[in-house]
Amino acid sequence: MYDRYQPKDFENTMVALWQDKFVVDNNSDKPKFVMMMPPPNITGKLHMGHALNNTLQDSIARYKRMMGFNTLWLPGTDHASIATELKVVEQLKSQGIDKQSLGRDGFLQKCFDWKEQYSGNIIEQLKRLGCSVDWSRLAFTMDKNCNKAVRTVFVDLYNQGLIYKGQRIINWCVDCKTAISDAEVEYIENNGYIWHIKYPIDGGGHITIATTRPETMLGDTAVVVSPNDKRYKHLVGKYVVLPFIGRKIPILNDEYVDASFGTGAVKVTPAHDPNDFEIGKRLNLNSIKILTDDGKITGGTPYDGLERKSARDKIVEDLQALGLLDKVEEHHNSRGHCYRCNSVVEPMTSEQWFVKMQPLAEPAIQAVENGDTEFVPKSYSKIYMHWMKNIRDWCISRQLWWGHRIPAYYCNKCSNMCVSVDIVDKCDKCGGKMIQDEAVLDTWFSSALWPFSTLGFPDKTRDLSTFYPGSLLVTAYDIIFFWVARMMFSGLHHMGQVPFSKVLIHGIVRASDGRKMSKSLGNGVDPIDIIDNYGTDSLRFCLLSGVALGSDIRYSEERLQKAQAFCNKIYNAARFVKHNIGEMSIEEVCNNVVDKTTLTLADKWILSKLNDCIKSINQNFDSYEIGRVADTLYNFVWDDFCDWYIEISKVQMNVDKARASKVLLHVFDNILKLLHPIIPFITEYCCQELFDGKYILALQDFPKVDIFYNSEVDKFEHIRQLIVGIRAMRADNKIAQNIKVKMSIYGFDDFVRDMSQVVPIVCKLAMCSQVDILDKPIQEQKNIIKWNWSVGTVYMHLEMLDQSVVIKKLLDDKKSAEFELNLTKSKLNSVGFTSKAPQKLIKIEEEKVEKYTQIIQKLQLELEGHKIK
RNA sequence: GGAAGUUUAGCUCAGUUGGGAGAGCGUCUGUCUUACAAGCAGAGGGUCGGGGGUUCGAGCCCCUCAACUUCCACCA
Repeated sequence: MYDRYQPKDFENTMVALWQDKFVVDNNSDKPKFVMMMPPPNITGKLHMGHALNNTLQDSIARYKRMMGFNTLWLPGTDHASIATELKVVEQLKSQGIDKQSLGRDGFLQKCFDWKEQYSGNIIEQLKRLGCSVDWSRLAFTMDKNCNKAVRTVFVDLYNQGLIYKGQRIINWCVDCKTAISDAEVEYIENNGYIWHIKYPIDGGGHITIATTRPETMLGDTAVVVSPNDKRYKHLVGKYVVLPFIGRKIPILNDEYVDASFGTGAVKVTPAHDPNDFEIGKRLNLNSIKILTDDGKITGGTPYDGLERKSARDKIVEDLQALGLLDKVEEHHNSRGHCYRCNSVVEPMTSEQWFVKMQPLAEPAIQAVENGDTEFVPKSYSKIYMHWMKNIRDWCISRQLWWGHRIPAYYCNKCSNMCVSVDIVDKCDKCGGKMIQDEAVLDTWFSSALWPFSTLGFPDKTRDLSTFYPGSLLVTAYDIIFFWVARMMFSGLHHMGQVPFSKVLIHGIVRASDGRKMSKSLGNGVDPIDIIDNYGTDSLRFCLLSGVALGSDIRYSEERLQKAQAFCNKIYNAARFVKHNIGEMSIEEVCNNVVDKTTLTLADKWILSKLNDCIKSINQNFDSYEIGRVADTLYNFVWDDFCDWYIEISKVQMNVDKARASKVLLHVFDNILKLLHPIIPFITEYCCQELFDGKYILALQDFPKVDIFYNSEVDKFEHIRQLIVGIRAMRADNKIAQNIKVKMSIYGFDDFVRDMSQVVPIVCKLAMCSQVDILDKPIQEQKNIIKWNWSVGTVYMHLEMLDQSVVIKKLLDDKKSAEFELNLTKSKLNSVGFTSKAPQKLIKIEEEKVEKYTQIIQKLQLELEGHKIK
């Protein structure tokens, strides 16, 4: 092993070592544990969110595997229809190529080329993160089988009346030139304006309406007012003549209108506003589309061909010129933006495909209500429920090329339309040529099938029957709607069972300033850069130790350094262990058996501590509190093992090296296993080094709780107290670390008389030249400092001693003991406490009174002794 | 408009059934004690956002106020 911890030296070797080790058998009789990896988009590279998500999953997968579960963690990537198409178009653009000029097939070929490259990158990055997945089952949302699953599901839902095609108002992105679903719209607050426009009334006068989108007036087909609004009662039934286009539209009543807002009169544009669309349906209004798919005005108006923003400016200008602009007010509102390209989304009517959600949502709500699927932490089930209960039909068609093409076919001669899993060429009615629907499906349509399409669905495969339903889904809270909800109803509907029994929700990784990492802010941190600089284990430990259920974590360089220091600590502990087992043969090392009859006090203490640690880790892994797993290990390894046990073992090596090194190896071996799920690389590397490549740590059993040596733990805690006490005495008296002191101890009972075994340990850890065990207390005061240990009196012998320092210390000690005594007494004097507090607590308080009274007496005696001299 | 979360040491955060507040970093002191100076030993530092309540006892439970954050809905 090298002198320093340099992860680059071995991390890639470990990746190669693990390569094919996590392929899972679908014929095993072990209990199963199944997780589907949320497939990263093939749009680029992994970000910190992926790093957190996959590190969490990996630690759980490794733990479950070591706990004896037949663990399938299935990896994959997502074709990310709209996002990838945008990227490819952009790439082509930079090469001077237009998407249309390539034609559909040519463009798709470019997309598949892109997929090859980026999917490969992502897989490499997942490997570097240490993901212990089954690479033999690697999936892609657009591979053959997933496509077959998509077609099957689409046809089934269509035949069940749960998919329909219809003219509805949808969100249209004029830049992506496609419909998008409600979930894909992000509302962003902005300071805009509200224009008050006078609409001339046929027959004289005018009515003023208020709007934030004046250009939509070209598509108005009515003006509505509240039926309770007296101001406009006389106008209802009359007609307004739309400026510029001269269309006559009625003034009508509708309950929707809030008389107190704006002018109380609302222009109605059914083709370009969801509320107006509803009003239009109620009042049987015409719907006039005034925008083209790329956001230009159309419909035979004077503004045809103008882009929407310039059309608005021109219309406002023209209204002003005509004296029809009453006023303009600043107005705070929010507008929908495309979550992919960020341009303002236009609501417009369009013929699209929809999934009827109500019937599908019902079982998905029940499944969470009755606990078939459980959210961790529970609070996230509320968000899920709220969305599911207020769900609207899902617009699933996208006017893109990259994606699953909708399996609907239209005859080019007659009006025949059919939906089919297999390609349909010929019209069965007129024999004409059938042409497939041009649109593709929303990415999430195929993602929704991920828990079973990856296992062979719709075919009844062995994998599907073995591994469905899954055990756990790990994902960030930001895709509960997009993905978790849709997997839930899809799994229930198509497989009859929930896709996973638990959903572990985690937060997002924020930048060091607490803001979201984003491209526009340029505050993103690339996990691969961190791996290059610090190593994967440091990144993993940093992320996991910061995880609290469901909450965000903040990236900080400091914490990364803390994680790196921890890895370094482990690395050096391994070097120490390796050095000390140098005389053992490799057979002895691999078959290391600890003789329990020869264990020392310290051995029994560390083994008991190890037990505590195992217990705590099991509990915290089972409740997915991975942050606590990391913290527990950090404290156990650094404090108990490194700072105490390794130092002690140096002394024990002098007594019986063969024996001491065996116990040391045993404990460290267990530590490596406990740490492995969290930081797999360094632990696997240490295992390879120590056991000469005989084992693969990732495939070993997780440590089990063994014998607790309770009384030895108590005894050792006294020794620890003693060492800490002596160190404090030294510090109080400003004795430098490199100066050894002479100590003697008078004990109250056999414990101290029997402690000769640990004297060398105390000498080493408390830097003493000698420690004498006395059979009676020392009365002499000169050049001696006393300390009241729980089981005796400890004396430190000094060459010279400043009496004033000693007296000050005694006074300070007395003062603090008196403070404690008073506090305790006042507690016991309270009737409420003694009558209502549990007996156990009262006893503790009573013992305290006794303890502090004694201490004060002793200190008083000593003080008097000093003052006499 | 509706909902959720956060507020604890200078900084970043733990604190699991209510029983005398913790870690890491930073600061100060001492130390290169041969696994580790990316270390070791010690010290200092907090009226747990404000107010009220329940309780013998509240960082933890209830009410209220404030600040910040997020999600959902969205009025032309």
